[in-house]
Amino acid sequence: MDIEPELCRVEDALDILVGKWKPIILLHLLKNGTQRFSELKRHVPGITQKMLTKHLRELEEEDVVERVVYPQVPPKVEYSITEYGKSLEPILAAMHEWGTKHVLHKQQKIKQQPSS
Amino acid sequence: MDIEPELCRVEDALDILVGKWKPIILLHLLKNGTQRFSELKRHVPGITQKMLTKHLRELEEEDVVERVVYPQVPPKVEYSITEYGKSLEPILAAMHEWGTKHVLHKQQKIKQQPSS
DNA sequence: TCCTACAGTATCTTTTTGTATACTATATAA
DNA sequence: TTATATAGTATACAAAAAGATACTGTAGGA
Repeated sequence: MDIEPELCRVEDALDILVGKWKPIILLHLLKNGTQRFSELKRHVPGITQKMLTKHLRELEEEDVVERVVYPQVPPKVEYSITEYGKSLEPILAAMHEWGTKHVLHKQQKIKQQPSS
Repeated sequence: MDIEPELCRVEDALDILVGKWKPIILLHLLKNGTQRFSELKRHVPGITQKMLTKHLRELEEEDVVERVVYPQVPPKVEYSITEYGKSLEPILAAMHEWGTKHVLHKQQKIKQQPSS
């Protein structure tokens, strides 16, 4: 690797990705395209409206997600990944791939230490 | 991309990488190899002993970092990346690369909105 | 007339994360 | 004798993140 720890920009990516619900929100938008607020809420079980709003606002602030409001009643708001946001895909893919192996690693660890 | 959000393992990677000082600790160990506690402390400016200890313990718990204690006085404890830990490199590299571009993106954004 | 869907806010509490500071033991050096 | 380096621990505190719950306005349907 060729990252000078002093010039490390890993944090910049983490700043955007970190948040209990952000990865799954991004994955949904990447996979399913444009989604309404309520669709996201349904697809992310357990999330509260407050958290969904907060994380979407933060992702929007970073130009990773776009928010389009339709002046209707009842309201309609659509969220989608921006072109810039799509550049996060390789990171998410790398993390997912690693995570998949990590599950196996943890299972092996438990087998090796059955008495705890 | 081919990640089913329902089977998403991105969080597994984030769990390990998230923490104010974890990426820089990992980068130091990856780049400089085995390091003593005090060396790490010197190379990570601003970190307190408690945080360094805590993060190292968590990384050790995940088998990403190895801790070797020499029975000496004054104490000597060495930390190094495990083989398993090295598998995190592509993720860190992807994030660093993205972060480097992100800096430029932010600069362009500021240029476009000079009045705020 | 009351209820529901929609996309949120507002307020409060809990949990997690990080900071600050003082303290430990002991071999060695000045 | 006193100070220093080492690798921590203990305690208190502050800040950030997340959760729980109640509330808003309004068109359309039963």
